[in-house]
Amino acid sequence: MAESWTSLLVVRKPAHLKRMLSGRPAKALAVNTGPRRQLHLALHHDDLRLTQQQQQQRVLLQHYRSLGHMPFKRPAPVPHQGTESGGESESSSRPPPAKQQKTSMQKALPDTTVYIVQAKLDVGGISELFELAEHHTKGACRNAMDADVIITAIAMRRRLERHVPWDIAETKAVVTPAWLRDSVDHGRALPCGDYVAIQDLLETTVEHCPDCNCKPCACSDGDSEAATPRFEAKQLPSPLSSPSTPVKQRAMSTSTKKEEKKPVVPQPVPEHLLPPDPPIPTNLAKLDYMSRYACQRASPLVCPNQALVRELDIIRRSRDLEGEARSALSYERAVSIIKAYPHEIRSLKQVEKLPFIGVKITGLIEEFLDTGKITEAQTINASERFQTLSLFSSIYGIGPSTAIRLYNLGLRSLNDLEVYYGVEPEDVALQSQIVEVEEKPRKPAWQRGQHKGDEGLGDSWTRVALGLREDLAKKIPRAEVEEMGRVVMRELEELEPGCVSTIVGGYRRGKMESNDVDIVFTHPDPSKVKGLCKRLVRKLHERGMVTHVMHLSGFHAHNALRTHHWDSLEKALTVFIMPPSSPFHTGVRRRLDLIFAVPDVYWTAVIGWTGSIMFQRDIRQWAKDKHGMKFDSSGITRRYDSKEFFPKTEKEAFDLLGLEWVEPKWRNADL
DNA sequence: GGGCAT
DNA sequence: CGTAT
DNA sequence: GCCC
Repeated sequence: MAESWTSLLVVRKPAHLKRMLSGRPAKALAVNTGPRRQLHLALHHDDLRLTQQQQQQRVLLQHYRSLGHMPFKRPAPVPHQGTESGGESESSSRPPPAKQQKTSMQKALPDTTVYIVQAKLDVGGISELFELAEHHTKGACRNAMDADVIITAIAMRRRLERHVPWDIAETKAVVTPAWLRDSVDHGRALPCGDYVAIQDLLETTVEHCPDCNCKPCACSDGDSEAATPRFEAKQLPSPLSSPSTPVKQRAMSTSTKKEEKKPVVPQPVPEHLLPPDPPIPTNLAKLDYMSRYACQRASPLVCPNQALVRELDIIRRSRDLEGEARSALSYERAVSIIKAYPHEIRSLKQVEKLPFIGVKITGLIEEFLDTGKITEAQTINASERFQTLSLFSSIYGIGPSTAIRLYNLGLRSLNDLEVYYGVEPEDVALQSQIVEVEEKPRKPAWQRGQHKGDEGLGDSWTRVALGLREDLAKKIPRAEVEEMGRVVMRELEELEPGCVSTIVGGYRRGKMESNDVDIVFTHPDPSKVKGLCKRLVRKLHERGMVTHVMHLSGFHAHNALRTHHWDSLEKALTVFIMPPSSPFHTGVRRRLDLIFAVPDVYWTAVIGWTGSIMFQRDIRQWAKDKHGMKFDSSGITRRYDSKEFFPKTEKEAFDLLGLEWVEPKWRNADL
């Protein structure tokens, strides 16, 4: 069963697609990299993040001003204050707050049984509540029906109904966690009306409250804390966990829910798997915008020469689509070095000394300085060929090579593609529901690809991708990215409590909108990781949240030559849809990438998946050039003796490579 | 003319 | 070749 | 396309 599930769900990319058209792989379509797939009309929403970005730029600019550009002038250390703009991106689950039991002689609620809805609570909150329940009530029960009081952080009816049937909820007092805390503090049950979790349940909550039966409303008992959940207030440094992690920013708290075993006392997550508590600031004075390595430069999300880099990026994309990967790389490097240049470029002299700006690109910049545009870029951008190739390769699974072949066949529009790939009108109508992507019955390998006749038409992979294109082209707001993280984390917590995660990708670098969501997971216990990716994907699929699995990897497909930690990464590339119970439900499907790493390689995975692409390339280049190391998201290896390194934190990985620490928000080395 | 991340 | 950063 |  489980296995057939996989083959049912996973859309395999048919190898025969590539032979579909003119079988010959034109010249050197060298190794192409990253997803150059951008819709030609993709909007840039940079304006939306101007304030944030401008702020970053100002800091950078100030810094470089203070350097005075004079090689000998030592900079006055820039008061690098937190350029933190609001939403920090770390999303690890926080450790459970150090628990402590109130030394109470007597239970505050000796006759009350509570049911704790774990959803929307983080592990810390959950363990705290279970502690309180254990020590101050009759106990926590595993079934809402058996409880007198239901405790939940959920505020919405629809959401609660996912965990407690409404008709049961109506026979209980349904209150916020603060009720339990405050009741414990006061040594008795407080009026539930003041703590009702869901407004619709106010009456029944009051009615079933185990308080002293004094009518609720007016008697506020003069406790002002009611509304404010105060986790820290109840914590003392735990003897167990290291110097108390003050749970001040419990970032993206991972709501949890699990089979309610009674003493839910999750193991504290080791400190080093969590983001550093005060975050480590970037020492901009040690970075150098002239460096040949993007990992030594500070690259903001939006730079002072954004208009110029956008022009250059058009040419870059064109080179990529045309199969000129090396040329494209040069433009990418040019864009990258300009991204880190902290001034508005007003004269050619400023760029002449920058690396990666050679004869050709200098000429283009000159034109841009003179006229405010680059004719070649404009011409490319206006050309039907470029627009069509861009459109085609915006479809998942269609890269430059396929796009060109389709173009050469005379196809020009999405409709052409749909006709070509045999998308039926009714398929399009099906889009909003969960589409089981059944793999087209495949002939055995020896029968496949013998003749070209059976390919092309009706390729299931591309058909599906075509159907998804519209949704996947939409950007994802930060808030929704975070919600996706919470939702996924909640499911994972049920599956395997105690996991840690970081939302990586552009989100972590501070982008206001993302094209997809990438999450890296680990578990303090390495033995818990194996197979987790598949299990989570299966669960999300059963719950209707994952509608497609584009790729699912276990791991052993590595080099036969000695290996160690190579089965240390599991990865799923999926399509996700927000469950209807979420306030963020829009019905728009999103690309979601899940990466599971054993703890040893968690931080290298986080670094790798945080990007940006150019930043990663240059870290790898740097590791090779300067240290003879191979760096990738599943580990760091010394080349001459294959010794492996397992940095315990993200910063340690930088240290290991002799690199200055660069915060994610300064890693935007790509456009 | 080789190298360009893995 | 296409995907991920 | 740029660097060594």
